[in-house]
Amino acid sequence: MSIAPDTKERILATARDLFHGRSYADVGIKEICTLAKVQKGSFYHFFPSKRDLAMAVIDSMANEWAHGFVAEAFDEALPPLERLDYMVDAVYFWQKAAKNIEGRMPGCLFGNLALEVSTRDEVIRARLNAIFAKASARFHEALEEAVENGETPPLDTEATATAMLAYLEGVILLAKTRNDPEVVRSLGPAIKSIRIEHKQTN
Amino acid sequence: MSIAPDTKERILATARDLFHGRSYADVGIKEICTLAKVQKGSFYHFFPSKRDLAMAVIDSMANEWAHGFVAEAFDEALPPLERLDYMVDAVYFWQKAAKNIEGRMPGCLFGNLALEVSTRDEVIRARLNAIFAKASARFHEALEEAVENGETPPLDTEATATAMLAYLEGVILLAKTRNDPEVVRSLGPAIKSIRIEHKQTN
DNA sequence: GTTGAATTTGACCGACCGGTCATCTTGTTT
DNA sequence: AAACAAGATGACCGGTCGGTCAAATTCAAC
Repeated sequence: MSIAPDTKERILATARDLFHGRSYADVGIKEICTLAKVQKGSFYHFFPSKRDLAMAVIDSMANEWAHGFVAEAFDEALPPLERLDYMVDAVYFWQKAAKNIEGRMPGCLFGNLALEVSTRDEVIRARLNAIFAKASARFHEALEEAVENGETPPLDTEATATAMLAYLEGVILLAKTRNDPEVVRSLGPAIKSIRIEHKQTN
Repeated sequence: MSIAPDTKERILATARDLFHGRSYADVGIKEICTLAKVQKGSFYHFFPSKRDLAMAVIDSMANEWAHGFVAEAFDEALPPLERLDYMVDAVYFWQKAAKNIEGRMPGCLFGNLALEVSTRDEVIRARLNAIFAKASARFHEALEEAVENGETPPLDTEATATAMLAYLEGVILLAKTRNDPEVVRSLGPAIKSIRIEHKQTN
């Protein structure tokens, strides 16, 4: 990470920052190349198209997420419900740091892309959907454990997990619209209050 | 609505549909003009810029909302907590209808625009923020009433109202990413489970 | 019927978009 | 050192973008 990493990595990292900080459509290949100090032809040597770049960026971010603070937050050593707070905290500090640097809250790359391009690109939409499904699965695990431990009365853990993810994305959306990370801190913890009861099976 | 409404109205309605169905950046002035059967010069006679058009579209949609199903949902004749269900239902049917026509779930225009352009345009961001604030206020009224009526134990109505709005936006985001309005129906009703307690004042 | 404003027309602009390509340099293998 | 592939270069492409404008047309008021 010190001096001149792989060209491909440099493109990827630059694109990730720009897409996250602005939007997919707003960032051109030329700008990415300039920032990443790469020639345009070189860019197309590594990525067939802008769209493929977007996919790579998504995967890259999903990986960093999964092995980064998501792994920390959903550490099995933590009590299940504390993991939710940890996750909220992580989002808060991340967004706050980003705002301090860029001046604006970037929000969630996946949420941003989902709303921007999922009506135009089925493949990207599907990929983002898969990432959300994985995220939801982490919540699900935590909830299952919480129910087992008796930390929480029984509930529809799967539906509730998805609802919690939705809530988190919604909170980030609102915080970004206010350009104020504090929204995450004040609203985030209420994620634990969300409950969807089991469907009646009688 | 029968034959050839005002040129300005035609532009507005077309732009609203296109922006909502796709995205701001994805829709060009040319396309709007073609669909609205208006010449480009005429367009710029009514709107100084694409950005001003966006503002007008936002206001137009906000108005239609406020006087449409939002007014219905938050009708004072309804029991406060039922208004939340009404709102969720309205979103569900609207999104479902839109998907049946266009094939894709458009989501919430305000949420879409917020994530797409709020990092780039302060004025639009502020306007969207104001609209969210107004929406939150409707939730707030309902919650206040619910507490008064004893339908709900006391809670921080203002924070909870905002949290509920966030949840609704989040649910719509997830539903759009899945391209499945049913998500709104299955997750939506849990909006009533969200609670933020009063801050300790002792 | 004349005047002046509102509206419409469509050609036109420079900038920028994503993407291509022939050519050159560099690194690896034998 | 020969040979070949991988990577880098930067000029170039057609198309589209948001936006402009002078001229033509329509409309309303007097």
